[in-house]
Amino acid sequence: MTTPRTRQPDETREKLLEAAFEEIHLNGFQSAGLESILSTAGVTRGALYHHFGSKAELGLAVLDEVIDAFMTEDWVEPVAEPSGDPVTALQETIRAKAEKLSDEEVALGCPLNNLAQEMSPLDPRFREAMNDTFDAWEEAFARALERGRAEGTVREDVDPDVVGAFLVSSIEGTFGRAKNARSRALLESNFELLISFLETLRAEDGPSEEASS
Amino acid sequence: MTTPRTRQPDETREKLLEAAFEEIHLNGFQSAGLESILSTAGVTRGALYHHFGSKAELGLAVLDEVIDAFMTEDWVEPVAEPSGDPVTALQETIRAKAEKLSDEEVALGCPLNNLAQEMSPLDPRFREAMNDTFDAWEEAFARALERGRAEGTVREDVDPDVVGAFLVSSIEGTFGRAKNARSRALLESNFELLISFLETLRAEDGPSEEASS
Amino acid sequence: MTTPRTRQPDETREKLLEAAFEEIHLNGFQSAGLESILSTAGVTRGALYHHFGSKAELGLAVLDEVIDAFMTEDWVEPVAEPSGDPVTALQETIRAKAEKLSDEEVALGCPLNNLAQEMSPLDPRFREAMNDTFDAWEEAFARALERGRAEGTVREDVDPDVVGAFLVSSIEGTFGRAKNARSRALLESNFELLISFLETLRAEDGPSEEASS
Amino acid sequence: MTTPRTRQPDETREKLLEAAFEEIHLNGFQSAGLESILSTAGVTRGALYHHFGSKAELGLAVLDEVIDAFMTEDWVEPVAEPSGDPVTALQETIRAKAEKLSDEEVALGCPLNNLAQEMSPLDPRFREAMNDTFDAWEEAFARALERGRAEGTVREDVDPDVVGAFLVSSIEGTFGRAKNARSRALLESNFELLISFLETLRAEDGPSEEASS
DNA sequence: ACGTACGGGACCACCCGTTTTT
DNA sequence: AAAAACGGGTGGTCCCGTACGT
Repeated sequence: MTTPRTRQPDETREKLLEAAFEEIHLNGFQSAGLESILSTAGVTRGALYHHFGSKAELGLAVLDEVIDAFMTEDWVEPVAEPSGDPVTALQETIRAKAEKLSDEEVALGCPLNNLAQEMSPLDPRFREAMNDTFDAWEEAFARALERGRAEGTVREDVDPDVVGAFLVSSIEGTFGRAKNARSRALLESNFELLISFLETLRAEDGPSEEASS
Repeated sequence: MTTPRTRQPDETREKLLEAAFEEIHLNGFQSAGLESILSTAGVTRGALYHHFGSKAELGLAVLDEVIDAFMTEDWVEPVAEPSGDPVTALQETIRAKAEKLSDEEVALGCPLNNLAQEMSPLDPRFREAMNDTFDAWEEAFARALERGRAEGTVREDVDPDVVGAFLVSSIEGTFGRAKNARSRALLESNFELLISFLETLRAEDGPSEEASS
Repeated sequence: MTTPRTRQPDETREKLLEAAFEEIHLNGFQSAGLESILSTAGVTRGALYHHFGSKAELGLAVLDEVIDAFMTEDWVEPVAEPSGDPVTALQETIRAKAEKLSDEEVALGCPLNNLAQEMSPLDPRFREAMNDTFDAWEEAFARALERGRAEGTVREDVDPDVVGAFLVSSIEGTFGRAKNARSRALLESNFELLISFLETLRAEDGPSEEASS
Repeated sequence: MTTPRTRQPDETREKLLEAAFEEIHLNGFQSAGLESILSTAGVTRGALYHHFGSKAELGLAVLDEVIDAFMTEDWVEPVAEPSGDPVTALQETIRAKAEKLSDEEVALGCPLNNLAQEMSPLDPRFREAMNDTFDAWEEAFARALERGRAEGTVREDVDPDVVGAFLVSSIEGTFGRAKNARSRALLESNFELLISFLETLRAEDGPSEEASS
């Protein structure tokens, strides 16, 4: 919990992680060839196996150190910061993500979701690592909604955990579908519907909001 | 008539499709080994390459002839039949699917979704075939909602196409998430939320049904 | 020796022989695929194996019935007919062949030579069949030169058998080299040199026959 | 220094080239099996694919590094050295080659010629590499004859390039025919005729030699 | 006579890991 | 720490031949 051991400013290691992330994002983990990763990173096999014990460990490191960081940045931090009411924060987080995406990223899908679909049944270590990331995401959404309830901006009959999990599933489902359809329009349409769904969660007589806090 | 053990072209083909479907469902398309499919089906390489020109063609045939049929059976036909109001039909279709699933199937995920995540970026033929299946599914949901609007059981401000697409994405997202979490509870929780979301789509002055509830 | 059994006006068989000849000429015997021959001929495996016992037998039939006929037509018959003096006949036969060749045929080489180089060490049946064809060719040239000697148009110190064999080797060597160089010019240059070499074989005081022509 | 049994990259490569050369000489390139090459060389697939990217690259390396060296040694260098007159040098080179050949080599033919007939139409890289070797050979013969003309031992009406190309074609044609006939006698007979043909190229008032014959 | 289904071996390419070497 | 040599299994494809069926 203290001093995460990911703080090695090892340049070779970093290049490998980035190259591996790209290759995996493009082709999936199994299709990702070490040779391709190596040439992208500009290093040789020896370097790779010096830093990582196997292809799987490299993949897990990508998960822990690259993908997890992206998810935290895009989905967890924006709703953890206490600026404005949580529902609005959630809505803006979703919109911000949609705007941030390039067309290529729409076609490629969410790295976490891709890896989850591919590797969940094949390797429990991947499954658990990804599950942790998903849990953190759902938790962040749930805590935001909970805060909203405490503050009176979210209806009392909303179960934060249930809705948090639902939102995450819907968002990832949307990424997956948009990727298959190669359609940014579909992604935005779904996100807008999700945003209007969030709107229905607001407390009707939303009072003071921050008055008591 | 009873001992036609030799030369059963259709049967051989069928066995290959089923064995391939299972292998692909378990391991994904790329990890699926022909050897494994062959031994499951009880046929030889020669037979396989007589019926299918390549592994990819076999996969596409599985998509067109097995998976598509499943999706049609589970999601399209139940909402196409004109028994009861469409919203209820959608709700029941979702619940029926949840109940039908074995624990193993929850852990394995939706075959279509799995294949879509894996193969969309890798092979356009897969992508297009799967997109067609998704479109048919969305279309079925959209037409059901449209019917509801025409019949006055669905609110006028509901866009059938938008909601249809959203439902499909959310359902598939749920399958994916439940698979990763190996949690039937999560799947059911999400589906229930989806069902209550569908409830909000009903017209307020709809004919009877909701009047007393 | 009597009534060659090749007189079956079997259309399917004929189509197979032609298709096989083409495929073999283009790709060599081993690279020639039955599937390709079959599709060119427009027949199926069943037909092929009805007429020929194996791929090798098909190849041997091509040798006996197609290639041998070509060689006879191009090289044996022209010098067997008793019109004009033999040296001139040889020279004209060589020139006629050069003029007859398309650029494609230059690049493809002599079917017999190609097959001989490829199959001689691999299959004795091929080797013997081809050797017979070569022998017939050399024999035809040798007999022509012998006739010349008898008629006094060819020098007495010329050994017909030795020169006949040499001519055949040089011609086939030229075909091979021209094929590798993809150069008709090389083929013609070599042939012209061969023709002037033949000129040196004429008896100096050649009596009668060619004096007036 | 004496026990470097492990990691001898150059030696491994060399062993592969030699084993490949033998296999190809025996069976042709296409029939050559990697398995056989591997076992002959005593190395593994991994080693092969480390040194060569494909079977074709291995074949091209055999061409460039083994066969080309043989041809240079047997045909180019002997006529490039300025000892004696060129015609005699050519004659002796041909005779030396004939004497050097084992019966097995006669039956196997010239590696270059074999490969040329087989691979010319199938792979342009092979064709070009072999054409270069042939060109160098012809060039060596042509330059020798040219030198003879300059020195007055070769007739002025001899075109060195034309004759050089002809000699090469005839020699290779002879190898091919002798291989098919499995006849060293045929090879020697043809070579002798070639040698007497070379005799006719000498200048009449050349320095001594032919004066008395 | 011909067509289709099928048997099963063999081949090349590739891939991930390990070990030696620098 | 990194590079290069090497191990060796496995994968999809293809191919020739057979046999059943018409």
